[in-house]
Amino acid sequence: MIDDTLARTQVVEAADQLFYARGVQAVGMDAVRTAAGVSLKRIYALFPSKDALIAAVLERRRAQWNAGIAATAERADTAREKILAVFDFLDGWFREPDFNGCAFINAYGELHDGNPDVSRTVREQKASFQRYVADLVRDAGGPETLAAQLAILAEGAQTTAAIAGTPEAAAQARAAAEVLLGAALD
Amino acid sequence: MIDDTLARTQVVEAADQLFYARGVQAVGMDAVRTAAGVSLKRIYALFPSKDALIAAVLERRRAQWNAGIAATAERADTAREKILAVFDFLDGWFREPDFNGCAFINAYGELHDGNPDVSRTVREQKASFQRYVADLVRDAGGPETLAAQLAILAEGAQTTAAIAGTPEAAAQARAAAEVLLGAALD
DNA sequence: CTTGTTGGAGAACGATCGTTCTCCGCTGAT
DNA sequence: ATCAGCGGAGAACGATCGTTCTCCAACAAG
Repeated sequence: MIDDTLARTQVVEAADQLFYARGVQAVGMDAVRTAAGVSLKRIYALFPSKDALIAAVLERRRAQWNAGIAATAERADTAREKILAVFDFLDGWFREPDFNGCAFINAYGELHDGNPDVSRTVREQKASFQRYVADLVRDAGGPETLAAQLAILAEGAQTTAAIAGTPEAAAQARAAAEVLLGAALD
Repeated sequence: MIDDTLARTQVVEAADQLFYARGVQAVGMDAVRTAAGVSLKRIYALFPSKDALIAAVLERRRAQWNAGIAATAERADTAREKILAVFDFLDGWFREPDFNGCAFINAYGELHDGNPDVSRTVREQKASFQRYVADLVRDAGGPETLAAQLAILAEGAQTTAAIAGTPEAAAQARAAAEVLLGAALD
């Protein structure tokens, strides 16, 4: 048998792809098993329930988002450039062929009522991003109010790009962010 | 028996409330029947399938959104004020106790894969709003690029308010819109 | 080789889904 | 009073869900 850690990774990756493409409720555990190549018995030994698997998938998305943001920020020097780099990161993401909006927003809309863990996780993820932006705004010498405005732009770009099916919202939001930064930092 | 039109309205209203609160897939037709007080037989005489009922619910949401935006715009004089009035409309909406994000975004995230009609309807609704904003921007004498930026702000405010569970994103987005308008219209 | 243990494939279970069907009581014409 | 036809309540149907169970091949220890 394959290693527990490897099996976990395969299951979470397969579930992530399926959940993201089709929605969580539309994907049965049988489809996860087929895609992951791991037996149902093994899946239920690794995750006590589908809800636990959903939580693991969201945790994986969280780590990926944080890593992507951090990698993009590394290539920028100033706090102001790091803020704008967020929108460059979004631009690259929107151009991926299977881009389908923010997985957290999708999961929240679908599951918030019956799954409090999902609501809490999504809320925490968004709050964490807002803290990240707020720290950069503080470093750049901008006012407190600017951070929330930039986060709203990033959020709106994600849903706009997902529904329109085109990536241009990233550049539009970036241009708006430049105006807001220019006005706040004179 | 009650009037066909009345029965239709009751079914669509009940389905809208349930779908919006719990998600579409989590609501069975039995729950719709109980909430609407209309027999299953009758529901299926009025709507050939659940998908048709979903389409009717989204159409109702579209009409409500357009009416709400139009009513708020009526109380504003200039094009610039009509643009900002959109965010006042959002503010009032976010404060409603059962506010739960944009029903179109929620439906898209949940159903886009298996229901092309939903995707098309949601895309058309968002495109229609962008045209509305673009018309106002043109009337105000602003550049083409401004409309998309304002629409992204409105979009982001909706998901941010939904996930945070607080209405302040409306005021934050409005403040950002004022900056963008100020910079564009000098 | 025999035995005991493990994990994989997938059948089975009870619940619930969307949809259809059966039954029955009501109404209105004769 | 009788009968035809309509609509309501909800049982029934086949499919599918999340989850558990059965069965058997493969392998390690003696």
